[in-house]
Amino acid sequence: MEGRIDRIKKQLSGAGYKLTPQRESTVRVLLENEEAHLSAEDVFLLVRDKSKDIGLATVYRTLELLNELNVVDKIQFGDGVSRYDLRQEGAAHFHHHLVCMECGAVDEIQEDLLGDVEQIVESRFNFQIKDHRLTFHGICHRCHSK
Amino acid sequence: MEGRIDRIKKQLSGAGYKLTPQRESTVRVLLENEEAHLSAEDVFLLVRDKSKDIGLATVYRTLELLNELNVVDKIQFGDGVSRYDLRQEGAAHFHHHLVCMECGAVDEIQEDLLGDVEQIVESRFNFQIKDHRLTFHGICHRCHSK
DNA sequence: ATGTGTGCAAACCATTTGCACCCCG
DNA sequence: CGGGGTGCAAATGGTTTGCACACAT
Repeated sequence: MEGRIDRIKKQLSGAGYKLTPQRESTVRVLLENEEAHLSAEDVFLLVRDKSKDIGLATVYRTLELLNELNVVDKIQFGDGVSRYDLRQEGAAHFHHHLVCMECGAVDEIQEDLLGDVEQIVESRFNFQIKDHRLTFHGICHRCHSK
Repeated sequence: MEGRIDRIKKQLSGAGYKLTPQRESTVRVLLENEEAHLSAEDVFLLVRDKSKDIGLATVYRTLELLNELNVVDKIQFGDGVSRYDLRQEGAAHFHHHLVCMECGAVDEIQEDLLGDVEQIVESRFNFQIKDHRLTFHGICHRCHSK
């Protein structure tokens, strides 16, 4: 975990930014809550809980910055809030999501299932793919077995 | 086109709603601008242009209603506005999008490329898929050839 | 009459921004 | 000192809502 912080610190300084205490707290909360799909406010409250002083605006600015550096991915599931996911170490592509229409749970799929599909899209539409977003909506295994 | 309006009218009345003049104008604008990925405000202005009286709130309410009836799909590309796409006749699934990071254009892919992937997801994760969203971000063929 | 639908304006709420202040080099 | 970074509060902007009125059954 410290290693990941270090790497992020390098990415920041490489781009001319510092890892301030607020930024570090924000990153730590993201690390401690991977796969949680936190909103900016979620992050804000979690940092607050550890009795660290931080402003909501700073959280937004930090998340925005991390998004630009491709440290986090900003996603929207359609509920009006943006959520932020730490990008996996060395992941070439964004992972996928399974959103349950019943209980609202969001599960992740780390494997890249789109290799073949991307081949088709690149050649057939002459579109150079940089990234993708894939979300399935349906009934999760928990609700399904009820 | 009249046929599609008729069908939508039936869907509305089946659910206990009427095809009012405002709702019809809204649907016509969507039909005349398929693949345009209009925002609520876009629809509002286009209906206005035809000198039809309509309020922005009505447009929102209509689009919301059509979304619930699965007549339109509500999508967000991350620019802060919701866009509304008429669902294809008889399409079991939502079509895919190619968003150009250079010029911002949004192209559509009607073919369903996810058959195999869905098989995998359903069996491996025991997730019952109802719908999906797939968007590729990259450089479109127009910008690519510049 | 009963209820659905509409327009307007106000309210809402996530996000952004202006600005004064702070800290570090 | 100078510039990035922060906090607060105010502004922004898309979307929703309250309410009075209109229209059809």
